Amino acid sequence: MKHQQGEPIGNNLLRALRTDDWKILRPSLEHWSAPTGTLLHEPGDTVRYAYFPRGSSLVSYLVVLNDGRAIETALVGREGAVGGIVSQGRLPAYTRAEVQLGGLFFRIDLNHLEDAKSASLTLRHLFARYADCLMAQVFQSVACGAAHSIEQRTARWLLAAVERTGVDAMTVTQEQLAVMLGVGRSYLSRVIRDLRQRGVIETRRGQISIRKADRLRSLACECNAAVSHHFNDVLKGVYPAEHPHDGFPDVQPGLRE
Amino acid sequence: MKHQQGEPIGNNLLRALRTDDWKILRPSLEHWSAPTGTLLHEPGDTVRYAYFPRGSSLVSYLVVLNDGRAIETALVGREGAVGGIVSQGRLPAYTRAEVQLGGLFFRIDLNHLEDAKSASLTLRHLFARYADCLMAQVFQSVACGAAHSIEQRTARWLLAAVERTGVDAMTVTQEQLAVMLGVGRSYLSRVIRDLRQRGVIETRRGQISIRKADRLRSLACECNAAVSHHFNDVLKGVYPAEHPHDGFPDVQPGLRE
DNA sequence: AAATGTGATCTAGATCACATTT
DNA sequence: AAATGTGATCTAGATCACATTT
Repeated sequence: MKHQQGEPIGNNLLRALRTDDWKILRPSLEHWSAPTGTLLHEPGDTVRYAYFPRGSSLVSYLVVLNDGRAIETALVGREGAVGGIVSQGRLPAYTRAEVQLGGLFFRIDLNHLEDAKSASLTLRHLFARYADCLMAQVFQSVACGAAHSIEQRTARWLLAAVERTGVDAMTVTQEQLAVMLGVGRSYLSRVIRDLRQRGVIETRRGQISIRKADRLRSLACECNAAVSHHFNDVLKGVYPAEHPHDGFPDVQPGLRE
Repeated sequence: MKHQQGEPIGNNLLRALRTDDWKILRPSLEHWSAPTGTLLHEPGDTVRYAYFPRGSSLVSYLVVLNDGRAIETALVGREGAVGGIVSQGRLPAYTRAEVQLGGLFFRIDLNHLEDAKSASLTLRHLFARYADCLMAQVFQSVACGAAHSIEQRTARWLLAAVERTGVDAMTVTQEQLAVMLGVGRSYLSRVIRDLRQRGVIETRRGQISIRKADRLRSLACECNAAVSHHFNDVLKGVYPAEHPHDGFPDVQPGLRE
Protein backbone atom coordinates (compact mmCIF):
# COMPACT_ATOMS: atom_id res chain seq x y z
CA MET A 1 0.00 0.00 0.00
CA LYS A 2 2.92 2.30 0.64
CA HIS A 3 3.60 3.25 -2.94
CA GLN A 4 0.14 3.52 -4.29
CA GLN A 5 -0.85 6.68 -5.98
CA GLY A 6 -3.85 5.69 -8.02
CA GLU A 7 -2.10 2.82 -9.76
CA PRO A 8 -3.49 -0.53 -8.71
CA ILE A 9 -0.62 -3.02 -8.80
CA GLY A 10 -2.63 -6.20 -8.49
CA ASN A 11 0.34 -8.29 -7.35
CA ASN A 12 0.95 -8.77 -3.64
CA LEU A 13 4.66 -9.40 -3.95
CA LEU A 14 5.27 -6.14 -5.79
CA ARG A 15 2.93 -4.39 -3.39
CA ALA A 16 5.09 -5.58 -0.50
CA LEU A 17 8.13 -3.78 -1.89
CA ARG A 18 9.43 -0.78 0.01
CA THR A 19 8.69 2.48 -1.72
CA ASP A 20 12.29 2.98 -2.79
CA ASP A 21 12.57 -0.56 -4.12
CA TRP A 22 9.36 -0.09 -6.05
CA LYS A 23 10.87 3.00 -7.60
CA ILE A 24 13.89 0.99 -8.71
CA LEU A 25 11.79 -1.74 -10.27
CA ARG A 26 8.90 0.25 -11.72
CA PRO A 27 10.64 1.56 -14.88
CA SER A 28 11.59 -1.98 -15.89
CA LEU A 29 8.13 -3.47 -15.46
CA GLU A 30 6.28 -3.98 -18.72
CA HIS A 31 2.55 -4.35 -19.01
CA TRP A 32 1.79 -7.74 -20.47
CA SER A 33 -1.16 -10.02 -20.84
CA ALA A 34 -1.77 -13.59 -21.86
CA PRO A 35 -4.76 -15.85 -22.39
CA THR A 36 -5.32 -19.18 -20.68
CA GLY A 37 -3.00 -21.81 -22.09
CA THR A 38 -0.06 -19.53 -22.92
CA LEU A 39 3.31 -21.16 -22.25
CA LEU A 40 5.73 -18.85 -20.42
CA HIS A 41 8.57 -21.31 -20.82
CA GLU A 42 9.24 -24.93 -21.67
CA PRO A 43 11.83 -27.20 -20.04
CA GLY A 44 15.26 -26.26 -21.33
CA ASP A 45 14.26 -22.81 -22.55
CA THR A 46 16.47 -19.99 -21.45
CA VAL A 47 14.33 -17.96 -19.09
CA ARG A 48 14.47 -14.27 -20.04
CA TYR A 49 11.64 -12.74 -18.05
CA ALA A 50 10.02 -12.91 -14.68
CA TYR A 51 6.23 -12.65 -14.76
CA PHE A 52 4.07 -11.23 -11.98
CA PRO A 53 0.42 -12.35 -12.19
CA ARG A 54 -1.97 -9.48 -11.50
CA GLY A 55 -5.53 -9.73 -10.26
CA SER A 56 -6.87 -13.16 -11.08
CA SER A 57 -4.08 -14.33 -13.39
CA LEU A 58 -2.81 -17.77 -12.48
CA VAL A 59 0.17 -19.84 -13.62
CA SER A 60 1.05 -23.53 -13.21
CA TYR A 61 4.53 -24.97 -12.86
CA LEU A 62 4.60 -28.40 -14.50
CA VAL A 63 7.24 -31.10 -14.69
CA VAL A 64 7.17 -32.80 -18.09
CA LEU A 65 7.94 -36.51 -17.89
CA ASN A 66 9.54 -38.63 -20.60
CA ASP A 67 6.18 -40.09 -21.55
CA GLY A 68 4.86 -36.58 -22.20
CA ARG A 69 2.68 -36.26 -19.14
CA ALA A 70 2.94 -32.87 -17.44
CA ILE A 71 2.46 -33.06 -13.66
CA GLU A 72 1.64 -29.86 -11.82
CA THR A 73 3.97 -28.96 -8.98
CA ALA A 74 2.84 -25.48 -7.95
CA LEU A 75 0.32 -22.75 -8.65
CA VAL A 76 1.38 -19.11 -8.70
CA GLY A 77 -1.05 -16.24 -8.55
CA ARG A 78 -0.93 -12.64 -7.39
CA GLU A 79 1.02 -13.71 -4.29
CA GLY A 80 4.11 -14.39 -6.35
CA ALA A 81 6.08 -14.50 -9.55
CA VAL A 82 7.24 -16.98 -12.17
CA GLY A 83 10.54 -17.38 -13.97
CA GLY A 84 14.08 -16.91 -12.75
CA ILE A 85 12.91 -16.22 -9.22
CA VAL A 86 14.84 -18.83 -7.31
CA SER A 87 17.81 -18.79 -9.61
CA GLN A 88 19.64 -15.67 -10.54
CA GLY A 89 19.73 -14.48 -14.09
CA ARG A 90 19.08 -16.45 -17.24
CA LEU A 91 19.16 -20.18 -16.79
CA PRO A 92 17.55 -23.11 -18.56
CA ALA A 93 14.06 -23.69 -17.18
CA TYR A 94 13.50 -27.01 -15.47
CA THR A 95 9.72 -26.85 -15.73
CA ARG A 96 6.99 -25.81 -18.08
CA ALA A 97 5.14 -22.69 -16.94
CA GLU A 98 1.62 -22.42 -18.33
CA VAL A 99 -1.02 -19.76 -17.85
CA GLN A 100 -3.84 -21.49 -16.00
CA LEU A 101 -6.12 -18.49 -15.96
CA GLY A 102 -5.46 -15.72 -18.44
CA GLY A 103 -5.19 -12.08 -17.49
CA LEU A 104 -2.77 -9.25 -16.88
CA PHE A 105 0.85 -9.52 -15.77
CA PHE A 106 3.84 -7.38 -15.12
CA ARG A 107 6.88 -8.67 -16.89
CA ILE A 108 10.51 -7.79 -16.28
CA ASP A 109 13.66 -8.59 -18.21
CA LEU A 110 15.81 -10.70 -15.92
CA ASN A 111 18.84 -8.55 -16.62
CA HIS A 112 16.99 -5.61 -15.14
CA LEU A 113 15.81 -7.68 -12.22
CA GLU A 114 19.39 -8.73 -11.54
CA ASP A 115 20.52 -5.12 -11.63
CA ALA A 116 17.80 -4.21 -9.17
CA LYS A 117 18.83 -7.02 -6.86
CA SER A 118 22.42 -5.83 -6.97
CA ALA A 119 21.29 -2.31 -6.18
CA SER A 120 19.08 -3.13 -3.21
CA LEU A 121 19.59 -5.56 -0.37
CA THR A 122 15.99 -5.23 0.83
CA LEU A 123 14.65 -6.00 -2.63
CA ARG A 124 16.91 -9.02 -2.84
CA HIS A 125 15.72 -10.22 0.52
CA LEU A 126 12.07 -9.86 -0.38
CA PHE A 127 12.57 -12.05 -3.43
CA ALA A 128 14.57 -14.54 -1.41
CA ARG A 129 11.73 -14.76 1.06
CA TYR A 130 9.31 -15.38 -1.74
CA ALA A 131 11.60 -18.09 -3.12
CA ASP A 132 11.52 -19.71 0.31
CA CYS A 133 7.71 -19.70 0.23
CA LEU A 134 7.61 -21.15 -3.27
CA MET A 135 9.98 -23.85 -2.11
CA ALA A 136 7.71 -24.56 0.85
CA GLN A 137 4.80 -24.94 -1.53
CA VAL A 138 6.65 -27.49 -3.64
CA PHE A 139 7.92 -29.33 -0.54
CA GLN A 140 4.34 -29.62 0.63
CA SER A 141 3.21 -30.94 -2.74
CA VAL A 142 5.66 -33.82 -2.46
CA ALA A 143 4.21 -34.82 0.88
CA CYS A 144 0.67 -34.25 -0.35
CA GLY A 145 1.06 -36.55 -3.33
CA ALA A 146 2.50 -39.27 -1.11
CA ALA A 147 -0.02 -39.01 1.71
CA HIS A 148 -3.41 -37.70 0.62
CA SER A 149 -6.34 -39.10 -1.32
CA ILE A 150 -7.43 -37.90 -4.72
CA GLU A 151 -10.52 -36.32 -3.23
CA GLN A 152 -8.40 -34.37 -0.75
CA ARG A 153 -5.99 -33.28 -3.45
CA THR A 154 -8.79 -32.26 -5.79
CA ALA A 155 -10.36 -30.16 -3.05
CA ARG A 156 -6.95 -28.67 -2.29
CA TRP A 157 -6.38 -27.74 -5.91
CA LEU A 158 -9.72 -26.03 -6.28
CA LEU A 159 -9.22 -24.06 -3.08
CA ALA A 160 -5.71 -23.03 -4.01
CA ALA A 161 -6.97 -21.74 -7.34
CA VAL A 162 -9.86 -19.85 -5.77
CA GLU A 163 -7.74 -18.31 -3.03
CA ARG A 164 -5.15 -17.07 -5.47
CA THR A 165 -7.46 -15.79 -8.16
CA GLY A 166 -10.42 -14.64 -6.11
CA VAL A 167 -12.50 -16.25 -8.86
CA ASP A 168 -14.73 -19.17 -7.96
CA ALA A 169 -15.12 -20.68 -11.41
CA MET A 170 -12.04 -22.42 -12.80
CA THR A 171 -11.83 -23.07 -16.50
CA VAL A 172 -10.32 -26.51 -16.67
CA THR A 173 -11.46 -29.78 -18.16
CA GLN A 174 -11.54 -32.86 -15.97
CA GLU A 175 -9.03 -34.40 -18.37
CA GLN A 176 -6.60 -31.50 -17.82
CA LEU A 177 -7.01 -31.61 -14.06
CA ALA A 178 -6.50 -35.39 -14.05
CA VAL A 179 -3.22 -35.05 -15.95
CA MET A 180 -1.98 -32.25 -13.68
CA LEU A 181 -2.73 -34.30 -10.57
CA GLY A 182 -1.28 -37.38 -12.23
CA VAL A 183 -4.46 -39.45 -11.79
CA GLY A 184 -6.89 -41.26 -14.06
CA ARG A 185 -9.49 -39.11 -15.79
CA SER A 186 -12.20 -41.67 -15.33
CA TYR A 187 -11.71 -41.95 -11.60
CA LEU A 188 -11.39 -38.21 -11.15
CA SER A 189 -14.69 -37.82 -12.96
CA ARG A 190 -16.34 -39.88 -10.21
CA VAL A 191 -14.64 -37.88 -7.46
CA ILE A 192 -15.92 -34.69 -9.04
CA ARG A 193 -19.38 -36.17 -9.39
CA ASP A 194 -19.43 -36.95 -5.68
CA LEU A 195 -18.43 -33.39 -4.83
CA ARG A 196 -21.16 -32.10 -7.10
CA GLN A 197 -23.77 -34.41 -5.61
CA ARG A 198 -22.94 -33.08 -2.17
CA GLY A 199 -23.50 -29.56 -3.44
CA VAL A 200 -19.87 -28.51 -2.84
CA ILE A 201 -19.16 -27.63 -6.45
CA GLU A 202 -21.00 -27.06 -9.68
CA THR A 203 -19.73 -28.28 -13.00
CA ARG A 204 -20.12 -27.38 -16.60
CA ARG A 205 -18.26 -28.64 -19.63
CA GLY A 206 -14.74 -27.38 -19.15
CA GLN A 207 -15.49 -25.60 -15.90
CA ILE A 208 -15.71 -26.24 -12.19
CA SER A 209 -17.29 -23.68 -9.84
CA ILE A 210 -16.96 -23.65 -6.09
CA ARG A 211 -20.25 -23.33 -4.26
CA LYS A 212 -19.26 -24.09 -0.68
CA ALA A 213 -15.66 -23.09 -0.04
CA ASP A 214 -15.86 -23.98 3.64
CA ARG A 215 -17.18 -27.48 2.93
CA LEU A 216 -14.38 -27.87 0.40
CA ARG A 217 -11.89 -26.72 3.01
CA SER A 218 -13.04 -29.44 5.39
CA LEU A 219 -12.66 -32.04 2.64
CA ALA A 220 -9.21 -30.85 1.57
CA CYS A 221 -6.00 -31.94 3.21
CA GLU A 222 -3.98 -29.68 5.46
CA CYS A 223 -1.53 -28.74 2.71
CA ASN A 224 -2.93 -25.38 1.63
CA ALA A 225 -3.18 -24.17 5.19
CA ALA A 226 0.38 -25.25 5.92
CA VAL A 227 1.71 -23.28 2.97
CA SER A 228 -0.31 -20.15 3.68
CA HIS A 229 0.85 -20.31 7.29
CA HIS A 230 4.46 -20.22 6.10
CA PHE A 231 3.67 -17.25 3.88
CA ASN A 232 2.37 -15.45 6.94
CA ASP A 233 5.54 -16.27 8.88
CA VAL A 234 7.87 -15.17 6.14
CA LEU A 235 5.98 -12.66 4.00
CA LYS A 236 3.14 -11.33 6.09
CA GLY A 237 0.26 -10.07 3.97
CA VAL A 238 1.43 -11.47 0.65
CA TYR A 239 -0.63 -14.64 0.52
CA PRO A 240 -4.11 -13.69 -0.71
CA ALA A 241 -6.52 -13.11 2.15
CA GLU A 242 -10.28 -12.81 2.18
CA HIS A 243 -10.39 -9.29 0.81
CA PRO A 244 -7.21 -9.25 -1.10
CA HIS A 245 -7.54 -6.94 -4.01
CA ASP A 246 -6.08 -3.49 -4.06
CA GLY A 247 -8.74 -2.18 -6.35
CA PHE A 248 -7.42 -4.21 -9.21
CA PRO A 249 -10.22 -5.56 -11.37
CA ASP A 250 -10.84 -9.24 -10.91
CA VAL A 251 -11.98 -10.21 -14.30
CA GLN A 252 -10.26 -10.06 -17.66
CA PRO A 253 -12.89 -11.92 -19.64
CA GLY A 254 -11.27 -11.42 -23.02
CA LEU A 255 -8.26 -13.44 -21.92
CA ARG A 256 -10.15 -16.53 -20.79
CA GLU A 257 -11.47 -18.25 -23.86
CA MET B 1 40.16 -27.86 -7.72
CA LYS B 2 41.39 -24.34 -8.07
CA HIS B 3 41.90 -23.61 -4.42
CA GLN B 4 43.31 -26.82 -3.23
CA GLN B 5 46.54 -26.78 -1.33
CA GLY B 6 46.48 -30.06 0.49
CA GLU B 7 43.14 -29.46 2.15
CA PRO B 8 40.49 -31.83 0.85
CA ILE B 9 37.18 -29.98 0.91
CA GLY B 10 34.90 -32.92 0.34
CA ASN B 11 31.97 -30.78 -0.80
CA ASN B 12 31.46 -30.15 -4.50
CA LEU B 13 29.59 -26.90 -4.09
CA LEU B 14 32.38 -25.34 -2.05
CA ARG B 15 34.92 -26.82 -4.43
CA ALA B 16 33.16 -25.03 -7.29
CA LEU B 17 33.77 -21.63 -5.69
CA ARG B 18 36.23 -19.29 -7.36
CA THR B 19 39.49 -18.97 -5.49
CA ASP B 20 38.68 -15.49 -4.25
CA ASP B 21 35.19 -16.50 -3.11
CA TRP B 22 36.65 -19.46 -1.28
CA LYS B 23 39.00 -17.09 0.50
CA ILE B 24 36.03 -15.00 1.61
CA LEU B 25 34.13 -17.98 2.94
CA ARG B 26 36.93 -20.10 4.39
CA PRO B 27 37.43 -18.18 7.66
CA SER B 28 33.74 -18.57 8.52
CA LEU B 29 33.53 -22.29 7.87
CA GLU B 30 33.56 -24.38 11.03
CA HIS B 31 34.47 -28.03 11.16
CA TRP B 32 31.47 -29.95 12.38
CA SER B 33 30.31 -33.52 12.50
CA ALA B 34 27.13 -35.36 13.29
CA PRO B 35 26.01 -38.96 13.58
CA THR B 36 23.15 -40.51 11.66
CA GLY B 37 19.83 -39.30 13.01
CA THR B 38 20.93 -35.82 14.07
CA LEU B 39 18.28 -33.17 13.45
CA LEU B 40 19.69 -30.02 11.86
CA HIS B 41 16.41 -28.19 12.21
CA GLU B 42 12.74 -28.84 12.89
CA PRO B 43 9.79 -27.07 11.24
CA GLY B 44 9.45 -23.61 12.72
CA ASP B 45 12.99 -23.46 14.08
CA THR B 46 14.92 -20.36 13.24
CA VAL B 47 17.66 -21.55 10.92
CA ARG B 48 21.04 -20.24 12.08
CA TYR B 49 23.53 -22.26 10.08
CA ALA B 50 24.05 -23.66 6.62
CA TYR B 51 25.59 -27.13 6.58
CA PHE B 52 27.76 -28.53 3.80
CA PRO B 53 27.93 -32.34 3.80
CA ARG B 54 31.47 -33.56 3.18
CA GLY B 55 32.49 -36.93 1.78
CA SER B 56 29.71 -39.41 2.36
CA SER B 57 27.56 -37.31 4.71
CA LEU B 58 23.93 -37.23 3.65
CA VAL B 59 20.93 -35.18 4.80
CA SER B 60 17.17 -35.58 4.21
CA TYR B 61 14.65 -32.78 3.92
CA LEU B 62 11.34 -33.97 5.37
CA VAL B 63 7.89 -32.41 5.51
CA VAL B 64 6.21 -33.25 8.80
CA LEU B 65 2.45 -33.77 8.42
CA ASN B 66 -0.19 -33.13 11.07
CA ASP B 67 -0.46 -36.84 11.79
CA GLY B 68 3.26 -36.92 12.60
CA ARG B 69 4.42 -38.69 9.47
CA ALA B 70 7.59 -37.21 7.98
CA ILE B 71 7.72 -37.51 4.18
CA GLU B 72 11.08 -37.09 2.48
CA THR B 73 11.25 -34.44 -0.20
CA ALA B 74 14.94 -34.26 -1.08
CA LEU B 75 18.33 -35.76 -0.32
CA VAL B 76 21.39 -33.54 -0.03
CA GLY B 77 24.93 -34.83 -0.11
CA ARG B 78 28.31 -33.44 -1.06
CA GLU B 79 26.77 -31.78 -4.13
CA GLY B 80 25.00 -29.23 -1.98
CA ALA B 81 24.10 -27.60 1.28
CA VAL B 82 21.27 -27.51 3.79
CA GLY B 83 19.70 -24.63 5.71
CA GLY B 84 18.97 -21.10 4.64
CA ILE B 85 20.16 -21.74 1.11
CA VAL B 86 17.12 -20.70 -0.87
CA SER B 87 16.05 -18.06 1.55
CA GLN B 88 18.37 -15.32 2.73
CA GLY B 89 19.28 -15.02 6.34
CA ARG B 90 17.52 -16.46 9.34
CA LEU B 91 14.01 -17.63 8.68
CA PRO B 92 11.74 -20.24 10.23
CA ALA B 93 12.44 -23.64 8.68
CA TYR B 94 9.57 -25.19 6.76
CA THR B 95 11.00 -28.70 6.88
CA ARG B 96 12.82 -31.05 9.17
CA ALA B 97 16.42 -31.67 8.13
CA GLU B 98 17.82 -34.96 9.40
CA VAL B 99 21.24 -36.51 8.97
CA GLN B 100 20.63 -39.63 6.91
CA LEU B 101 24.24 -40.76 6.95
CA GLY B 102 26.52 -39.35 9.61
CA GLY B 103 29.90 -37.82 8.88
CA LEU B 104 31.74 -34.55 8.53
CA PHE B 105 30.32 -31.20 7.56
CA PHE B 106 31.34 -27.62 7.14
CA ARG B 107 29.02 -25.30 8.95
CA ILE B 108 28.64 -21.55 8.54
CA ASP B 109 26.74 -18.98 10.53
CA LEU B 110 24.10 -17.54 8.22
CA ASN B 111 25.07 -14.00 9.17
CA HIS B 112 28.52 -14.68 7.79
CA LEU B 113 27.08 -16.32 4.69
CA GLU B 114 24.91 -13.27 4.09
CA ASP B 115 27.92 -11.00 4.44
CA ALA B 116 29.81 -13.11 1.94
CA LYS B 117 26.89 -12.95 -0.49
CA SER B 118 26.80 -9.19 -0.17
CA ALA B 119 30.52 -9.02 -0.80
CA SER B 120 30.62 -11.21 -3.89
CA LEU B 121 28.27 -11.39 -6.84
CA THR B 122 29.85 -14.57 -8.17
CA LEU B 123 29.44 -16.29 -4.82
CA ARG B 124 25.82 -15.20 -4.69
CA HIS B 125 25.23 -16.53 -8.16
CA LEU B 126 26.78 -19.90 -7.38
CA PHE B 127 24.43 -20.32 -4.44
CA ALA B 128 21.48 -19.17 -6.53
CA ARG B 129 22.35 -21.79 -9.11
CA TYR B 130 22.47 -24.42 -6.44
CA ALA B 131 19.09 -23.26 -5.13
CA ASP B 132 17.74 -23.69 -8.65
CA CYS B 133 19.04 -27.28 -8.72
CA LEU B 134 17.57 -28.06 -5.31
CA MET B 135 14.28 -26.67 -6.52
CA ALA B 136 14.49 -28.89 -9.60
CA GLN B 137 15.04 -31.87 -7.36
CA VAL B 138 11.93 -31.11 -5.34
CA PHE B 139 9.88 -30.38 -8.48
CA GLN B 140 10.87 -33.77 -9.81
CA SER B 141 9.90 -35.46 -6.56
CA VAL B 142 6.36 -34.12 -6.91
CA ALA B 143 6.05 -35.63 -10.36
CA CYS B 144 7.75 -38.84 -9.24
CA GLY B 145 5.32 -39.41 -6.38
CA ALA B 146 2.38 -38.85 -8.71
CA ALA B 147 3.58 -40.98 -11.59
CA HIS B 148 5.92 -43.77 -10.56
CA SER B 149 5.54 -47.12 -8.84
CA ILE B 150 6.90 -47.92 -5.42
CA GLU B 151 9.49 -50.22 -6.94
CA GLN B 152 10.71 -47.42 -9.22
CA ARG B 153 10.79 -44.94 -6.37
CA THR B 154 12.61 -47.36 -4.10
CA ALA B 155 15.22 -47.97 -6.77
CA ARG B 156 15.50 -44.23 -7.30
CA TRP B 157 16.04 -43.58 -3.61
CA LEU B 158 18.76 -46.16 -3.28
CA LEU B 159 20.56 -44.86 -6.34
CA ALA B 160 20.31 -41.26 -5.21
CA ALA B 161 21.81 -42.18 -1.86
CA VAL B 162 24.63 -44.18 -3.44
CA GLU B 163 25.47 -41.51 -6.00
CA ARG B 164 25.66 -38.79 -3.39
CA THR B 165 27.54 -40.67 -0.73
CA GLY B 166 29.70 -42.95 -2.83
CA VAL B 167 28.79 -45.61 -0.26
CA ASP B 168 26.86 -48.64 -1.43
CA ALA B 169 25.44 -49.71 1.93
CA MET B 170 22.71 -47.49 3.34
CA THR B 171 21.88 -47.74 7.00
CA VAL B 172 18.13 -47.49 7.02
CA THR B 173 15.39 -49.76 8.28
CA GLN B 174 12.60 -50.75 5.93
CA GLU B 175 10.21 -49.05 8.33
CA GLN B 176 12.12 -45.76 8.05
CA LEU B 177 12.30 -45.94 4.28
CA ALA B 178 8.58 -46.74 4.07
CA VAL B 179 7.70 -43.66 6.12
CA MET B 180 9.99 -41.42 4.07
CA LEU B 181 8.45 -42.63 0.82
CA GLY B 182 4.99 -42.42 2.35
CA VAL B 183 4.16 -46.07 1.67
CA GLY B 184 3.19 -49.10 3.72
CA ARG B 185 6.04 -50.92 5.47
CA SER B 186 4.57 -54.30 4.76
CA TYR B 187 4.28 -53.71 1.04
CA LEU B 188 7.72 -52.14 0.82
CA SER B 189 9.13 -55.20 2.52
CA ARG B 190 7.87 -57.28 -0.42
CA VAL B 191 9.27 -54.86 -2.97
CA ILE B 192 12.64 -55.07 -1.26
CA ARG B 193 12.44 -58.85 -1.14
CA ASP B 194 11.85 -58.94 -4.89
CA LEU B 195 14.89 -56.75 -5.50
CA ARG B 196 16.95 -59.01 -3.27
CA GLN B 197 15.72 -62.15 -4.99
CA ARG B 198 16.81 -60.71 -8.32
CA GLY B 199 20.28 -60.13 -6.87
CA VAL B 200 20.04 -56.34 -7.26
CA ILE B 201 20.48 -55.57 -3.59
CA GLU B 202 21.52 -57.30 -0.41
CA THR B 203 19.81 -56.71 2.89
CA ARG B 204 20.64 -56.98 6.51
CA ARG B 205 18.73 -55.85 9.54
CA GLY B 206 18.71 -52.08 9.27
CA GLN B 207 20.77 -52.00 6.11
CA ILE B 208 20.38 -52.21 2.35
CA SER B 209 23.42 -52.68 0.10
CA ILE B 210 23.48 -52.15 -3.63
CA ARG B 211 24.98 -55.04 -5.57
CA LYS B 212 24.07 -54.16 -9.16
CA ALA B 213 23.79 -50.41 -9.57
CA ASP B 214 23.18 -50.69 -13.31
CA ARG B 215 20.32 -53.14 -12.85
CA LEU B 216 18.89 -50.79 -10.24
CA ARG B 217 19.22 -47.92 -12.68
CA SER B 218 17.14 -49.75 -15.25
CA LEU B 219 14.46 -50.44 -12.64
CA ALA B 220 14.38 -46.86 -11.37
CA CYS B 221 12.33 -44.12 -12.93
CA GLU B 222 13.84 -41.33 -14.96
CA CYS B 223 13.77 -38.87 -12.07
CA ASN B 224 17.36 -39.11 -10.86
CA ALA B 225 18.73 -38.75 -14.35
CA ALA B 226 16.54 -35.72 -14.99
CA VAL B 227 17.83 -33.97 -11.88
CA SER B 228 21.47 -34.78 -12.49
CA HIS B 229 21.08 -33.54 -16.06
CA HIS B 230 19.88 -30.18 -14.73
CA PHE B 231 22.85 -30.05 -12.38
CA ASN B 232 25.10 -30.48 -15.38
CA ASP B 233 23.33 -27.68 -17.23
CA VAL B 234 23.47 -25.26 -14.34
CA LEU B 235 26.38 -26.31 -12.14
CA LYS B 236 28.69 -28.42 -14.25
CA GLY B 237 30.77 -30.81 -12.18
CA VAL B 238 28.93 -30.37 -8.91
CA TYR B 239 26.63 -33.38 -9.04
CA PRO B 240 28.66 -36.39 -7.91
CA ALA B 241 30.15 -38.32 -10.82
CA GLU B 242 31.74 -41.72 -10.99
CA HIS B 243 35.03 -40.73 -9.41
CA PRO B 244 33.91 -37.85 -7.37
CA HIS B 245 36.10 -37.51 -4.36
CA ASP B 246 38.84 -34.98 -4.06
CA GLY B 247 40.88 -37.16 -1.80
CA PHE B 248 38.40 -36.78 0.98
CA PRO B 249 38.00 -40.00 2.95
CA ASP B 250 34.76 -41.80 2.25
CA VAL B 251 34.12 -43.40 5.53
CA GLN B 252 33.53 -41.90 8.95
CA PRO B 253 32.60 -45.10 10.75
CA GLY B 254 32.38 -43.59 14.20
CA LEU B 255 29.50 -41.39 13.11
CA ARG B 256 27.29 -44.14 11.78
CA GLU B 257 26.02 -46.13 14.70
C1' DA C 1 -15.46 -33.79 -31.93
C1' DA C 2 -14.33 -33.07 -27.42
C1' DA C 3 -15.82 -33.65 -22.79
C1' DT C 4 -18.18 -36.21 -19.49
C1' DG C 5 -20.52 -40.20 -17.31
C1' DT C 6 -20.58 -44.81 -15.87
C1' DG C 7 -20.64 -50.02 -15.69
C1' DA C 8 -17.36 -53.66 -15.27
C1' DT C 9 -13.09 -55.35 -14.10
C1' DC C 10 -8.43 -55.27 -12.66
C1' DT C 11 -4.34 -54.30 -9.73
C1' DA C 12 -0.99 -51.74 -7.07
C1' DG C 13 -0.65 -50.91 -2.77
C1' DA C 14 -2.71 -50.73 2.13
C1' DT C 15 -3.83 -53.00 6.11
C1' DC C 16 -4.18 -56.68 9.54
C1' DA C 17 -2.46 -60.30 12.02
C1' DC C 18 0.95 -63.00 13.33
C1' DA C 19 5.31 -65.72 12.77
C1' DT C 20 10.25 -65.49 12.41
C1' DT C 21 14.73 -63.47 12.64
C1' DT C 22 18.32 -60.50 14.45
C1' DA D 1 12.44 -55.71 21.61
C1' DA D 2 12.89 -54.10 17.19
C1' DA D 3 13.04 -55.41 12.48
C1' DT D 4 11.58 -58.30 8.96
C1' DG D 5 8.70 -61.73 6.45
C1' DT D 6 4.46 -63.26 4.75
C1' DG D 7 -0.40 -65.07 4.28
C1' DA D 8 -4.91 -63.20 3.80
C1' DT D 9 -7.92 -59.70 2.72
C1' DC D 10 -9.36 -55.20 1.48
C1' DT D 11 -9.73 -50.86 -1.23
C1' DA D 12 -8.37 -46.70 -3.61
C1' DG D 13 -7.54 -45.85 -7.84
C1' DA D 14 -6.47 -47.47 -12.79
C1' DT D 15 -8.04 -49.03 -16.94
C1' DC D 16 -11.24 -50.42 -20.59
C1' DA D 17 -15.12 -49.91 -23.21
C1' DC D 18 -18.75 -47.56 -24.54
C1' DA D 19 -22.83 -44.40 -23.97
C1' DT D 20 -24.30 -39.68 -23.42
C1' DT D 21 -23.93 -34.78 -23.34
C1' DT D 22 -22.29 -30.30 -24.85
